[in-house]
Amino acid sequence: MVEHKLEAVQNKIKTFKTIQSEVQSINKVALSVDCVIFGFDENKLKVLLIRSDLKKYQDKWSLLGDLVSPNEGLDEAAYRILKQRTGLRDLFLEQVQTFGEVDRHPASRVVTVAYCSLINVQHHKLNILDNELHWHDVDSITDLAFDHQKIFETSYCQLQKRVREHPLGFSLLPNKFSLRELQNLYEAILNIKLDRRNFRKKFFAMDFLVDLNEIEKDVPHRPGKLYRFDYAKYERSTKKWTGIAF
Amino acid sequence: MVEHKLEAVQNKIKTFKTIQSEVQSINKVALSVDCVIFGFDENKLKVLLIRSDLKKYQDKWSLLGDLVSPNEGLDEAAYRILKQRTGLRDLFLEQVQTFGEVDRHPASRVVTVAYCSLINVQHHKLNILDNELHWHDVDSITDLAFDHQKIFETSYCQLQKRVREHPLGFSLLPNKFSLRELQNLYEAILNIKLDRRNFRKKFFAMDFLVDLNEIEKDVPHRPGKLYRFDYAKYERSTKKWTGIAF
DNA sequence: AGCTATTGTGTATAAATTACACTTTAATTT
DNA sequence: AAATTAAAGTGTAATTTATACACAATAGCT
Repeated sequence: MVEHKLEAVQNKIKTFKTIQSEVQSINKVALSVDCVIFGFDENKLKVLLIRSDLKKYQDKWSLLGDLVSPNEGLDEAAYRILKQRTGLRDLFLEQVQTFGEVDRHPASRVVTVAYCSLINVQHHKLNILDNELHWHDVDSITDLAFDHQKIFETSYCQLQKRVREHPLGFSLLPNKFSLRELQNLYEAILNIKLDRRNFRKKFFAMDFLVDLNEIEKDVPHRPGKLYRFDYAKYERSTKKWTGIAF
Repeated sequence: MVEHKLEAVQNKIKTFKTIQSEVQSINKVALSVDCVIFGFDENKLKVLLIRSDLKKYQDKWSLLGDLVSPNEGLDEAAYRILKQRTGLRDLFLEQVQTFGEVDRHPASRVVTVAYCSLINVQHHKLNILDNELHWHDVDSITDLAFDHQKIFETSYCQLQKRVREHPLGFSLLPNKFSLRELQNLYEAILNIKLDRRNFRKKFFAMDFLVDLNEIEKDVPHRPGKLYRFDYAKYERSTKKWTGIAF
């Protein structure tokens, strides 16, 4: 009887071995999402970073990321991370690229999907100030943990490209903004100087700015008019958006 | 004694259970690469598809893909698939996007990284004609297996965009080509008609075409001059490539 | 009241894009 | 050998788009 039981149990072991080897042979890998979260504050383009939690990268900063759960889509995971960190709302989120070098993570094979997100710093100052979470000037970013430097650079390049093709920048601004703020934003993202008159001409020609009949407050000079971006109108405009050329 | 052995064996089972649950709890997922392989033949843009190997998608076509091995990078996996299928050589390969909907694969969670590749059909007619592997006109693609329709459409859109920004199209042509062939290619990819004189002007102005002082053979009309693309010169040209606007 | 800093505005020039038609050439047919 | 065919090769004028640039108006500050 016991012999019989033993045999049964040994069969079970075989089954488990099979399962285990199957699990391995299916070639599964760990999958994470890393978010490159851009903000705009004090006329500088910023990126949100956290102190690395790995000893190996003790003094380095890293992007905000987490493993993707088995029952969670990729976009979903990115939204979750953003929500946890910034409180979410009206944000731009876009997949950038997937990074899958075999040894990109020191502990084990982890493939990561990078997402780029644009948030309005005014609206999201909430759950940011604790832990080791900080906004950094994009032009001061060097030597991030893991391959995050490369991920950041890829995302920043893509942002520069996208922002010339579509009016995304508005996600980074408060709802009401002056044309000077808008131009500062473009100059910060693209790291170039633009002609003020031509810049205005271009944006008015696009016809997505709504004059709010309000003016700036508390500026030590002639205040500018305030505008909002007509997102609905932009969405409706079926004519292909050919781009913003500078 | 047997009791003792039994206990040991039961402990082993526990261990296996732990391993199994660990493997699951690390949230690993299966990762695949799918290649959208474009070719150009008979003045049509084509995509290489294979008959689906899943019963569920028995009569449907699917992209060429495979699981990524644990010790294999993503680009590496894409090159491997291409090599296996077409014999490789001088090809354009670029990551497009990663698709990670939880239920995109009927059997289990499989996240897939899509790659776009451009090959020269003349050079690669090799190991293609067996199995259920065929070139399809891009404008006849409907209802692919899995979410491959979406992956294909995303890749095709990206190709249309890229080809306006960089002179990629040459990867799809033979080394020697006439300007008519080049224009046919652009018209096929973008699905538009172009003015012949302006098209020529544009490409000569780019200055990446080398006149081979040869002419077409076996055409029932005045033969055109043959050119090759000066890839090295294009690479060297440090001036940012601002794009090809039509 | 005067100073300061920035807003708001228009035009002339240069560059790029578009539209468009006739002559040339090799192969094929008669 | 002459005529026919089909596409190659070529330039210019008109339009659109992008660039360069300067001065008057305004609110806040002293």
